[in-house]
Amino acid sequence: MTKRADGKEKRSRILESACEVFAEKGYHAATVADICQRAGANVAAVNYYFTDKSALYVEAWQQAYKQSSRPGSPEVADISPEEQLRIYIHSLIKNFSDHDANGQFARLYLMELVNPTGLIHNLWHELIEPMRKVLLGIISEIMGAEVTAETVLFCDMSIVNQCRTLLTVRRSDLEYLLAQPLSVDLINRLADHIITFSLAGIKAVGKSKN
Amino acid sequence: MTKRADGKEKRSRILESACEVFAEKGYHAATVADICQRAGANVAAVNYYFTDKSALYVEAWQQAYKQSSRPGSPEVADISPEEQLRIYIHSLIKNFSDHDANGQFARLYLMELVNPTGLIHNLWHELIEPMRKVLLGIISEIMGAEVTAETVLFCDMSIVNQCRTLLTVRRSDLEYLLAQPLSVDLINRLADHIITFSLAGIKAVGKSKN
DNA sequence: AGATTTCTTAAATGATGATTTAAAATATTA
DNA sequence: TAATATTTTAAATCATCATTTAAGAAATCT
Repeated sequence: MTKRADGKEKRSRILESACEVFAEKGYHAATVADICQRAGANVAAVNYYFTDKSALYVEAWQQAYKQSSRPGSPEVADISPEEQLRIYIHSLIKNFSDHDANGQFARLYLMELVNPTGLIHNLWHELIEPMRKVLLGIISEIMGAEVTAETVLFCDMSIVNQCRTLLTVRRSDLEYLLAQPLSVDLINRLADHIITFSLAGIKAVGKSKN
Repeated sequence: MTKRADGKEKRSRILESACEVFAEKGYHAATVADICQRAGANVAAVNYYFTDKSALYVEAWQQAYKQSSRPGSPEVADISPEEQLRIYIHSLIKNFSDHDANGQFARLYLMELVNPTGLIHNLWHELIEPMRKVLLGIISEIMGAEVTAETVLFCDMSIVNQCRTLLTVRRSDLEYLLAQPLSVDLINRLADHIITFSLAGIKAVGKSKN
């Protein structure tokens, strides 16, 4: 006997709100009831479709990852590494400021970083490491070969953590600090700021290491 | 009848481990049982001394704040703002890498930022705002008067978030990434990196805005 | 339609963790 | 030391959630 047509709809609605709630509150503070409520589903559905809160969490991770548009290695060809960095930072900032699909994975990642559940140990290397490689490559190119892995890594951390501002600080707090609504324009200005700041930073660090 | 001499000892032991546990796991994931266990106290002691988990949390915040050595406004006098920034970043990094007293407040702050409990709304402005003012002042001085409040704020965010690397990433993960133990020396190199990176960043942003 | 399987639900059960209670232990003062 | 106040404890209670159950509703297939 085959599956029902409507079948997986509720399942995916649950998965969707799981992404939302876990991203917002982290694993512990999120409740199954909350997730199901948002999905318009009965709590038992979590067990039916996913067996567990923890299994749901893992699936939510994978789901959020799949849906996130990661800054891919920009087609090398004739683009200068500086330009690549610009593109990379812009896409990072765009992702991080997004509250759906894209932003969710980044938030899940941050929450796991800050208070690890230990549930996604396997995924970690598989998903995160390749993402890092891209930025590391770009930085290396900008700095030239003379420079140590440590220095490149420091620059990577400098850049990524600047961008994480948007994940760390609540929208309302950010708006309060900046005394203005979080418009697309503001986001773009922030991205440009980080680009200018970081390019100069990289150059300076590169120079001081030779 | 007066208080007992041994009285407040257990109380302060509980407060101490509350700082530890809350800093490590955040409000939700932390359990009263865990806190009391570490303090060698009975769970009921929390109620006796603090009435509540939530009240304990608030006190832990205040305690951690008091114990943290905040980067004070370096005595102005003849120190250049650049030098002030160096000192500031060093002390920030030192605090953030510390796992006792100092680091605890910074971690509590981060955890609250990332997933607010709403329990310390009052303290927020009172404690956090003054801290920010110092760095904002230094940056303003470096950039000169020509520059907008937004630009100064962006720089502030760039710097603080770079330093937050140490709060965000678990020690073991950091050691894995850097392929070396987290020595005092490494911390210092990181601080120096952030200083060089940020000074150049500030200058570049300042120039591009004139 | 009738048989079969998939979904959905309300309510029950269990587990974990916070909070309370009431009695026991320990210190202080006179 | 006796009287009194403070602190500590084990066990009970309560609340919140996660998880299971068992029965009903809705599709699908023959």
